[in-house]
Amino acid sequence: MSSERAGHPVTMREVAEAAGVSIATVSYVLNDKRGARIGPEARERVLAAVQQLGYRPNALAKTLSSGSSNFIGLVADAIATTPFAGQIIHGAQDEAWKHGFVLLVANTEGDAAAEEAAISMMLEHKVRGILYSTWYHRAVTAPVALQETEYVLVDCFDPGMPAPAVVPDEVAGGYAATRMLLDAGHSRIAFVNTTTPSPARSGRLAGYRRALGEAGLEFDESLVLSAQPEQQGGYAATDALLALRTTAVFCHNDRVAMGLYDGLRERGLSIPGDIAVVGFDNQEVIAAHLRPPLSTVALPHYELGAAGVRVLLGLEAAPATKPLHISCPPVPRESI
Amino acid sequence: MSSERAGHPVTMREVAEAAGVSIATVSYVLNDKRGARIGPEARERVLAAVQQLGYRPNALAKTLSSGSSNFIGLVADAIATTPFAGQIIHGAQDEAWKHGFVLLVANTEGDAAAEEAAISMMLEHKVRGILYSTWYHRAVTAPVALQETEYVLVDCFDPGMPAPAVVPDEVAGGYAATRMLLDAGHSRIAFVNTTTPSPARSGRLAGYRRALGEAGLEFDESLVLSAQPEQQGGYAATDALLALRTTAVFCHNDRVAMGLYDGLRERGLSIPGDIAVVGFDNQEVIAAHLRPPLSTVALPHYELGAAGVRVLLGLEAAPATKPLHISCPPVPRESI
DNA sequence: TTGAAAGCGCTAACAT
DNA sequence: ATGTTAGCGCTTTCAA
Repeated sequence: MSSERAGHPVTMREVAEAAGVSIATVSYVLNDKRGARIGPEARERVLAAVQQLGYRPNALAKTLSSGSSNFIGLVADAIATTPFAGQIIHGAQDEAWKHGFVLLVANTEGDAAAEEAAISMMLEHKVRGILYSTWYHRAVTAPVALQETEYVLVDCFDPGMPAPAVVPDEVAGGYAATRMLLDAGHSRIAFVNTTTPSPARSGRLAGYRRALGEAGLEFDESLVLSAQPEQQGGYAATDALLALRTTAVFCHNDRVAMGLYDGLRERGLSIPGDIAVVGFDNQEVIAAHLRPPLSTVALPHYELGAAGVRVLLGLEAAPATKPLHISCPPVPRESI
Repeated sequence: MSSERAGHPVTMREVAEAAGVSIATVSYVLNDKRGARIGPEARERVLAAVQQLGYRPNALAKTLSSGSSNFIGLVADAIATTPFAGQIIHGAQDEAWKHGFVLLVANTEGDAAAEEAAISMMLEHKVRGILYSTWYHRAVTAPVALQETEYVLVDCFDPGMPAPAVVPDEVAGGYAATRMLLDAGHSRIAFVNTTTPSPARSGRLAGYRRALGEAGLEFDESLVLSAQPEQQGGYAATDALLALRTTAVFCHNDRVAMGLYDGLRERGLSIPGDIAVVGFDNQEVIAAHLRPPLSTVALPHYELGAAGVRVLLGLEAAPATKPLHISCPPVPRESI
């Protein structure tokens, strides 16, 4: 096992020489090529030489020669801004790996020029396809350069383009959240939605309404509040919420719930005793560690990344006209 | 601009033909090769053809031919477990990109076999080097396969190997945290450290002691508590802390501080009125949004990733025998 | 069962 | 100033 840390790496030709066979033979045994039966002795000599020399095939040469690379590109608009983004990289990486692919990652901070550059770079590396992802579910207009290869939108969709996309099922998520409250016996449920227009805002609301409807409850618009989608927003919404005299509240996300926890506590109210609360996102650091731990609905970022890869590789079909919806599973904890 | 979404991509040869020059000429103008002066007309024809045909150089062929790739591998033990990991990917990616390199990412969940596989794959792609990173500062023993290329340890170090490493400066961080409290006039400061032995545990303690010492305060061992490094730990430590009758407390991390906030609040105490608290990590979702916002010290994950790349590329020297320490800047907010 | 040889798309001498 | 050509390490016909 030398593998030549110093000189150039061991090549196939050297292995061939060492094994006393032709380089074609080496290629055959290494790739288990059927069609070409190799004598057991030759095969063994090759394997021995490979071992001996610490040979590493050159994936780049292989790609060049065979014509198909094993790269999958992932361009993200913000792998840092949120803890979530990491999960989609993770899911994509795992799934890609599982199928023999390698992830090329690029961060763009949403900058158009950076996006162009990232996509170019990926195209130049002859990626098998590109995952274009955003850190929160939204509409985007896919960079034109994407057209030069296969691609799928992850956690976003392009209204003007029938491109494969994978997004969380906000409606089902909102439904699940409301359902948890309903199942616990609540019938007067407030919804602190976000002020920001988005698929999350409308989808979760739709789910909330549907759950209410199914339960035979009438939708009461006055029970829907708006708040900045952060702790501060939840905190600020406390009084308005209490004025509604509901026994439960569904918060647009975990951060809002966290703020609300503070507001409620300050007023001496207890959760879930005085009011039950459920969040959305399942942001680990928060949800699992609030007092009491927050019941919520998970945003399936890992699955989004994984499904994106599957769709890209044609392993899973995405509906032709609309995005593939990934479900948001409820995560019951102690706030209900 | 055809770029042949269907047929094979446009090659350099085609550009050459279209421009009526040799392929070498194309290569020259595309790479701005000095040494070979190209006539302005020829250059222009080439550029036009490139534009026309939508030519994309094949980075793989380029690498194969030129002998040096522009890949940098990043193997992480857990890009998902913590919000932090994303930051080191981000920092590494930005810095790599800045120098014309591309990040190959692999997640291993700490599994040795997966690590081997990931490193192999990177070696086979002829990466320029590998960043081996962990999601929390700790000692590791670097996989042997790393020896086959250049590498730097990020957020970890190998006690048995003089390998370049980049880690956060825990001592200076502990010092900075304590210093914030001291500067605010406190002289009796508790430290809720973690129960888990680690560079963070000993380093932050050392920093705490040093700050105290410099301030002419005597180190009082009884002021150092131990808690599980999470919300629950901080919450559970409340009574023990109060028994110490200190006016300030330095928590091992933000999560502990978050738990402590709950404990304190339950007992009707106010922050910073009754007791000032500072955390560590600067975990955004928590620190910035607690009530009051938590003063803390930042764990420089982005910088760790970026510095790792710089060291790998030889742009920044790491001390020969010990890890390069990246500073942990204080982030004052309202809890003091 | 194996080897020879022609590329894959590009770079870099070396010619001209 | 520009063209020829020999590789880079590997895959893959086509022969033997």
